[in-house]
Amino acid sequence: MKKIIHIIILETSYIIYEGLIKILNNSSFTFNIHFANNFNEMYQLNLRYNAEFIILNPLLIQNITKDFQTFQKESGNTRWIGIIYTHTDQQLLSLFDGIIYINETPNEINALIQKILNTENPLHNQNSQNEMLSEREVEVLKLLVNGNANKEIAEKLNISINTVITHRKNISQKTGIKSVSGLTIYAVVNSYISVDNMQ
Amino acid sequence: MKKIIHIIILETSYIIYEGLIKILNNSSFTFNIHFANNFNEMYQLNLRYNAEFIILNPLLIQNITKDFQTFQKESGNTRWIGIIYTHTDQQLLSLFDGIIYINETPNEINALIQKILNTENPLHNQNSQNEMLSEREVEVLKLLVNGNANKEIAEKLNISINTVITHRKNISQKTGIKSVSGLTIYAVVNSYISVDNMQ
DNA sequence: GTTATCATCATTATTAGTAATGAGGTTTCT
DNA sequence: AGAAACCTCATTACTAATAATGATGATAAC
Repeated sequence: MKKIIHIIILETSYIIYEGLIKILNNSSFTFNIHFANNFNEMYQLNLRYNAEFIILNPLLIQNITKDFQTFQKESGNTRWIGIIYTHTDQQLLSLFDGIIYINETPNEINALIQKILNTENPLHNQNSQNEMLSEREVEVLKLLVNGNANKEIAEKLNISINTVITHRKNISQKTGIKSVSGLTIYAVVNSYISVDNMQ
Repeated sequence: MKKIIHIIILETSYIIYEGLIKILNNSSFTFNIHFANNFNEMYQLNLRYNAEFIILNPLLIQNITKDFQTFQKESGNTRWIGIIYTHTDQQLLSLFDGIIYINETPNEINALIQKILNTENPLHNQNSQNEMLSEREVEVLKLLVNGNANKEIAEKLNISINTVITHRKNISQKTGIKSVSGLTIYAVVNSYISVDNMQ
């Protein structure tokens, strides 16, 4: 007799929710799938079922990461799977035990679940990457990747252009990225700017 | 007796495909749903079924918009629905009769289909790609946003730096974007480059 | 109280990018 | 055959960015 694995899904997209259920039900595992409408429902459901897996969209907890981490600690043996369909901050993803990308095949998704089941539950990363860049450097970076020239940055920050150049030199040293395009990608990946806000 | 509506779906995400089927089959319409693995299969399927609707991810045709538009003209009475789950270029979306966003409810999706069925099939916008970049311009853009200087681009493409400058001038005119960072975002949004490949 | 990081600014020389304009040859569509 | 778009290259004058180096004061850490 197969062991029943409880899964809680918190996902606002009905299409993805139904697609996920279809894939999970076609797998070799026996799942009992519960649907949560929001973070609180997820909490209540997990109190009752002590789910092996909780699948949710990382974007739903991006503004409440502290609460989320507290919740993770309280529910020690639950594994967390993020499901993403747009670019998402790496730091956010690091809070999860595994990530399902929207384009993955059923086989890949099953392999992920199997892999997580076979590994020990690690403590989630506490040190969510110490900010490499200083406050001022981030300010300069933001203005830079928003299309400002050094001179404009200097004017907007009320500092000398020489200072801006020094900051940029330090940013490039710290990140190892010299080009503006590379720094733009860096800023996107680290959520200093949003792609969606720019066009 | 209900009329059977043929739908062809071209979507690389299994999750979304299954989710869509679930929603469509729960609607008040009677659909006959066909799955296409690629553009050519879609073409063959539509020759056979002359589908009322073709649902596909706009990203799949972003690099073959001309072929796509030719196909659209040939299959006059087919309606085109884009399904999107990440930010997508507006010009690309304008080629479709309707857009399904990943977060929409079954009711919203059904309403969209009903609405399209009730409206006359308009001729698709011919002049929607006037602002598209030429092949060479895309080559230049890609090299640029990968951190190459004009001089390096010239060397890699075996053309004069003056030509590179001309291309960049034209790119900026067409896109309305001057800064390298802005063009980087543009390239990301239009999938000329991938954020994930860069870090 | 020394060490380290940060934020600020400078000089000099070199290299890179921009603006404006013109122009010739090729391809594609009508 | 002609129009439109594309790809190519050039000149001139101007502005911006980079590299290398040094320096000062403020704050924070141990």
